Amino acid sequence: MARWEGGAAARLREAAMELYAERGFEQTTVAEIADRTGLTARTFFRHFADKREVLFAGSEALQEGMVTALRDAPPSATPMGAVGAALDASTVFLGRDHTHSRRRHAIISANPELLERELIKMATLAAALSAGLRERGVPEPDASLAAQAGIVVLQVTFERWVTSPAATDLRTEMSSNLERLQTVTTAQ
Amino acid sequence: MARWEGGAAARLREAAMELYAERGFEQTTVAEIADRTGLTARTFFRHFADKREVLFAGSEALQEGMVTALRDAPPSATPMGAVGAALDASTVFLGRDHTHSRRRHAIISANPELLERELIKMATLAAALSAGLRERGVPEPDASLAAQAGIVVLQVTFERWVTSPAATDLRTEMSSNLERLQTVTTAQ
DNA sequence: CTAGTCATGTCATCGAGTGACATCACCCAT
DNA sequence: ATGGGTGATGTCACTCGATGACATGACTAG
Repeated sequence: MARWEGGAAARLREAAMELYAERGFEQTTVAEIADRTGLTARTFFRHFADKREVLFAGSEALQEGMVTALRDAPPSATPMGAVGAALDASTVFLGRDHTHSRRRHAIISANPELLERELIKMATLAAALSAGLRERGVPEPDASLAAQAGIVVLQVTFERWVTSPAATDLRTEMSSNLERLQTVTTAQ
Repeated sequence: MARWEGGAAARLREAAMELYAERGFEQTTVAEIADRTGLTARTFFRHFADKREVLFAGSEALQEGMVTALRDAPPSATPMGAVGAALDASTVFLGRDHTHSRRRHAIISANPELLERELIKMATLAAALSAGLRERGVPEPDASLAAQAGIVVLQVTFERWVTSPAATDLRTEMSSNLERLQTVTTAQ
């Protein structure tokens, strides 16, 4: 089965990343991706819902990690405190491989379709955090506002981290921007 | 030319809204939309970039209105103050027709593809506001944070307004939620 | 050894989206 | 009025993403 170690999904993912980077997302057909792995286009769609999804592998793990951190935050923590814990947890998933993140970001930001997919992943994440906050007793609209504010910090921080040539410490950037959001929104 | 008053784009838009509402977005083909207006599928794509875009007509006007309001805010205004002005301006565009907004929201929220498109419209809007803030001399990452925080308020407020059966006053809800974001983020 | 299961291949098909070219109405300058 | 743009639409052909139905071949459990 594991004739070429790694599994069909992993091989397809790598082939797709290469081709998307080489000639762009739109200019790459699913058949080409499949060919490069010796598989069929039909098989590609058995492993990935669509051509875009191949770039969004770790998103479930990220979400689970963040929701767990949010849930495990001390009951005394404020809504934003709990969200801060989730953001801190996110850095473990996002901050691993700076160069890989840069490659991936280059591909995604070059294509509106992929940006759309990225945004809906973030929206799903925000919804999960919001649900987690409501479980902690936070009422609406506060839960949604806090959760989405957290995602904003995540996005802005990650964007800046990934576009900076050197790999700074994502974790400190994250908490720094969380504080920054507070001062920005407070200054009326 | 205006044989059936309204213009081809408007007629196509109406037909699409009807069909999307009747049988759902995915279950509607572009050919069906075109048939209902007596036009061709090819013509549909001459008026709309794709099947989704037909639901996002006023987005340029909304963006322009908000950016103008942001730009016209007094120079003494804080970043969030200017964003608040933009949010206030947005209610004029968004708060017009509650029942139409409800119909549109029902269609969009029932389909992930349409949600993706909605999200990228919001992201574009956030980018425009951020650019407007930078023109006002606001540095990064504050500009992005303030702009995106404003979009969060817009989304949460509009979502709640459009899912509430009665048409409350969007403008007061908007400013109320803007204050609420401040208290939520401040409480550490 | 056999039955069942899982991954993949093969085939057929639909629908979105696009390029190329034809047509028709309308408007304007001569 | 007439002939030549110009713009909107139709027609045709095609690519590609995505999915359903069915076949096959390998590997596993009994």
